[in-house]
Amino acid sequence: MATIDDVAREAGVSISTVSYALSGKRSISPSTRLRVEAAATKLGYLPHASARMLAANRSDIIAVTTPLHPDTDQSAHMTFTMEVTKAARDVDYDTVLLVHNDAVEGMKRSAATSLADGIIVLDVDAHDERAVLARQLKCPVVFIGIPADTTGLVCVDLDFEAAAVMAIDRLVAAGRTNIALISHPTETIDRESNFPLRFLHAFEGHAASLGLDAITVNPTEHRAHEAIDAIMTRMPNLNGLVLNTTSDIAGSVSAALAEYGRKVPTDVGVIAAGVTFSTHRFPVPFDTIPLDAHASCTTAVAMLVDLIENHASLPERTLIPPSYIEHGSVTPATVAKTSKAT
Amino acid sequence: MATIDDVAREAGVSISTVSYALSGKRSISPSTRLRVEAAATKLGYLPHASARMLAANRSDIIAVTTPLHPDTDQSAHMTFTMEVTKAARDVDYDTVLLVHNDAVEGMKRSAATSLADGIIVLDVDAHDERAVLARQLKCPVVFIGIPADTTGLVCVDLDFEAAAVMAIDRLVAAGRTNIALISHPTETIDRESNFPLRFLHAFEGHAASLGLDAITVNPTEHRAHEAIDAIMTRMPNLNGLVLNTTSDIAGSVSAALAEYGRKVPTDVGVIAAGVTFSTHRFPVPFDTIPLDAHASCTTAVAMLVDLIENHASLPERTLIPPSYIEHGSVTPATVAKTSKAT
DNA sequence: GACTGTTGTCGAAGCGCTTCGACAATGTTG
DNA sequence: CAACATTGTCGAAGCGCTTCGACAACAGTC
Repeated sequence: MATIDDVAREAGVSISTVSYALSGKRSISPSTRLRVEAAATKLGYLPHASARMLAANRSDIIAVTTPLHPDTDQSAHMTFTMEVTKAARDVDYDTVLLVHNDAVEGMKRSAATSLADGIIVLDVDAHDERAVLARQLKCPVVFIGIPADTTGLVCVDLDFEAAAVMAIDRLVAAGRTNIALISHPTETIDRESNFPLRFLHAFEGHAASLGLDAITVNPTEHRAHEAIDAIMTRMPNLNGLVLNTTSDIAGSVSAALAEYGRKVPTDVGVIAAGVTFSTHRFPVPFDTIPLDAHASCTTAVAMLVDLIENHASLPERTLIPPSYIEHGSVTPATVAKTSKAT
Repeated sequence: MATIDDVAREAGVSISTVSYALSGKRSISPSTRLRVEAAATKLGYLPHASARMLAANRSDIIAVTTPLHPDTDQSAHMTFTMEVTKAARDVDYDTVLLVHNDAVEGMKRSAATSLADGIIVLDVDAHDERAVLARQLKCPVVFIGIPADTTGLVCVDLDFEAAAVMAIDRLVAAGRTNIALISHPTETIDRESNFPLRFLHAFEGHAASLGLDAITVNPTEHRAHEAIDAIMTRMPNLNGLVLNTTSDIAGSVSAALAEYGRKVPTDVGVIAAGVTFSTHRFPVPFDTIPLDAHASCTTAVAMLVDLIENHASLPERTLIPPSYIEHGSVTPATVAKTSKAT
């Protein structure tokens, strides 16, 4: 409730001196700065947000659009939203939330009213309407996720293509060449949420280039059994499995394989790739190539701030290299697994 | 980018007339209002957020503090955060997110800088430090959740006590009197997250008052098997089960019961109570007494706005009556279940 | 010691809006 | 038709801050 005038009076200086002393935007003698700081602390002074925004012509607020599709993975979104918020606070920005039925209108509004200095877009579809809008807004926008057409946009995401390649290469290196991918549920694919498609295409492409016999399934259920049934029918000698799917499905893979008498990792090596959840609570934890929300969000916020403060010109796509976390779910395939070695 | 001056010029009136015409705070002749509205639309005018905030001395922003404990149920929090945001937008407020490591500092800051007009507190512990802070802040605060001491606060939540009573009464009405409760994991209880405690105490109290033999378990795992083991050991004739627990645990209840040859609902009637998740994806969906995020958040936001705009004086506790959703998981107990009736 | 920097401080001009008081221009009342 | 309300509009005063230009005061320079 104390204003800059109170601080100025207390410190015996003018309000502009207070402003400069506190912001450091002009040199102020140490003695004066100390007096001003003491006065500010004593009075519990914090600049009035809207007054600062109006005068400085910046709000220090980032808007976050987080659509909620029916098939949205709530906890993944919470993770991303929170990571954006934390990353923003670390660089002294606050975040406002824009909900979906409101996503386009909200983006327009927060840009037009100067509520936000910039916008972060989450859960990007291949043909996202927010991409069209972003191109016409003068307000900086960063996408976490990659739409089909990135022209004129700034996008950050895990390198799903590299993650798919890494997953296959790991399995192959372990001598596991009968490989299947359980991808995301059909409803997510149908919506053209883009990252499952990117992963899937890279998976198929890399498998083909290695001459592998690899198959892919998109479940319709929220458990793995149906997908495993489909895989075991077509590939009874399965020995490597890649999961780029939901937590519920991944969590029931071990049980579904058990119904065929297959164990992880002895019979089937499993890698969860491009997923936000941790598998440490699963009956058997899986090696994971994580979709690291922290890395994506920190990068995205840093880029957005660069755009806001420096009008930087940034690449359309920034891909975060995948990393591999071992949990022992991929062991070398033994040639005759069922008969014990000497 | 158009300012109120541009609109005033376009409409041939003064800026105060524009302001009144658009806000409706003073009567303006229909012809003038129409002209102003046309001009505003033509120029795409929206008032500059911080200018409006500064002049009107209100930000139309609500802060939401959503702590993230290690055991936090991410998707429940996302649901609440989103519901608050939607409810706020419906009454023309935006929401800023305050993350936890920052919760107290963030509340102070958003109040002191007038960033937010009011604060919503989520995930309330029995002895929440934010309650102490709320009492000394002049900024209106509404809690979604009930701390141990509500003196001087405004709190909204599901009536967990009534929900526990309702769950027991339903089972008893179905002739099921050998009842157990699977509560939340010990780590959540240890943190003194308050609603599991409220449910648990009400459950035990009501069971005792009915003279029922009811038992309670707090799991340590993220699946039901351990809890079911404990229950079946102590109460082999179990025929009613109440779940006030996590989605993972509730989701594995049917499987855990199956290991004892018990089926839902024939052998054991099951009710999920005070939970945010839906059981419709479970192998057997359960009757549910939902913790309705929409209802809680809408009520909380309405009360907060009442506090902000009317300085209303509101009750310390507003309890939302529980509702019961049937999915067929509680059928009348037959006396001799295993032997078929004539 | 007259010249040109620095450095530290101040005053004042806004930022774009809301809102108060004033006041014509009407309408209403006895 | 005077006296009094009511209605519609305007001008101006801020809201609390940032930031620009001005300018003393003091240092270096040749």
